[in-house]
Amino acid sequence: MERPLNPTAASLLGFLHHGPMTGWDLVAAAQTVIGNYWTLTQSQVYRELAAMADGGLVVAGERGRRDRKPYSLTDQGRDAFSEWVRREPGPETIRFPLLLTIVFGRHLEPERLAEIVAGHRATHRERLARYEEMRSTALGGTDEPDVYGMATLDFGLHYERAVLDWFEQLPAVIRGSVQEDSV
Amino acid sequence: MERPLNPTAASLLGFLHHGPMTGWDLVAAAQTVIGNYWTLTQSQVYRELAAMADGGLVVAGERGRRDRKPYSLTDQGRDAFSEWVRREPGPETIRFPLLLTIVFGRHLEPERLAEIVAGHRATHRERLARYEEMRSTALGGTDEPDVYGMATLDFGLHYERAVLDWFEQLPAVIRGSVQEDSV
DNA sequence: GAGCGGACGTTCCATTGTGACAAGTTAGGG
DNA sequence: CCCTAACTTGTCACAATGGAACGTCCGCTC
Repeated sequence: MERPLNPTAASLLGFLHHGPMTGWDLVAAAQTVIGNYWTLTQSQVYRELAAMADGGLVVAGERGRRDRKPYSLTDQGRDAFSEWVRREPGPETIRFPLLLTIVFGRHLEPERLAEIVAGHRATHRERLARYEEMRSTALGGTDEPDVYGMATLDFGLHYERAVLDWFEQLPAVIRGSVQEDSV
Repeated sequence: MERPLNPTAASLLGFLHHGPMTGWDLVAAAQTVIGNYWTLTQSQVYRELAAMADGGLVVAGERGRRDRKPYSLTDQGRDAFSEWVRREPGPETIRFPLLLTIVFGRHLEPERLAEIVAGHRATHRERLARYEEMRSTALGGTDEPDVYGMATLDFGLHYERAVLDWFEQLPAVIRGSVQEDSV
C-alpha cells in the first residue's frame, strides 16, 4: 500500500542518490541545498528515515564511528523517488509574519512599525548579499556548475531582490520617512 | 500565565476589532485579506477561538440564525493584541515544492520538467493578473484605500513579478526551449 | 411541505515541529 | 596520559498544525 511520498521524504531519497548518508548528514545537506525553500527538522528526518526503512525504500548499514547509522537507497527507493519527481508538485506556501504586523499597522505607533520594518529590511539585505556570494563562488569553481541547483539559487536571488524593492517603495507612514538609506 | 499569542490567534483578534464575527466569517476574511502570506485552516480558527474564549481574550455571544456563534473582543483581548502587534515578528518561511522538483531535475526527462514548469508559470501569471485587478479595484473605490492593506497587496505583486521574471530567465534545459510565450 | 444545498460548527487523525535528552567521540589543558 | 568541555549522532515525548469528514441548521425552490 505504497502511500505517495511526501516532499520531505522524497528529498531525502534524492540526496541519497549521491551515496549512503546518515540522518545527521542529511539534515546538514538539506539545510544548505534546499533550506531556502523547504524546511525540515531533525526529528522529521529521523522519523522519515525510519519509516522509509520500514517500507523498504532505504536500508540502514552498520553502525559506524560515532554510532553513525548510514542509510542507502534500495531499488525500490529509487523507483519511488523516480515516480515522485515526475508528479505535479503542489502549490507553494508563504508565511510572512511581518506582513501581518503591517496589515494591522494602524494598531501600533508608526515609529515602532518603522523600526520593525527597518530591521527586517536589513535582514533581507544580508540574505541577498549571502545569495550573491553563493552564486559567484558556485560559478567561480573549477567544474561547471549544476544548472538545477543554480536555478533554485536564482529563485532566492529574485525573491530577495523583489522583497528589497518592495521595502523601498513602502509609503512613508510604514517605512518611516527617515532616510537611513545608502549602502 | 498568559502564553504569548501566536500569529494566527493574533490575526483573529485583529479582525475582531471590526466588530463581532463568527469563525466562519473569520475564515473567509482571513482568506481574502491575509491569505497571500498566511495560511489558516478552519479547524485552526475554531480551535483558537475556543482557546481564546477560555483565556478570556474573546467572548462568544448568543447563537444566531444558522447556529452562528459570534465572538467579540474583550478588553483583555485588545490588550493582548496590542502587545503582540508591537512584538518583533518572526522570520518568514517559504515552502515551494516546485523548487524541489527542479533541484532534482536531473532525475526526470527534460520534457516532463518543462511541462511542469510551464504549468506553474501559467498559474503565477493568473495570480499576478488577479492581484493587479485587486489593486485597481481597491484604488478605484470611492473612499481612500487602506495604506496598510495596500502595502501587503503590493508585496504580492512584487513577489509574483519576481517569480515570473525568474521563470523567464530559466535556462532552456529546464524551461524547455519552445517559445510558447506571448500572454 | 419536502427536500436540496449551502452555512456553520465540531471532531478526529495524520503530519509536522519543538525541545530535551542520552550516549559516544574528540580535543586540548594540565 | 587523564579529564573535562564541546560536539556528534540518534531517540523520544509532547505540542501544534493541517486535512477532511461529519452533523445540524436553515433558506430556497418546486
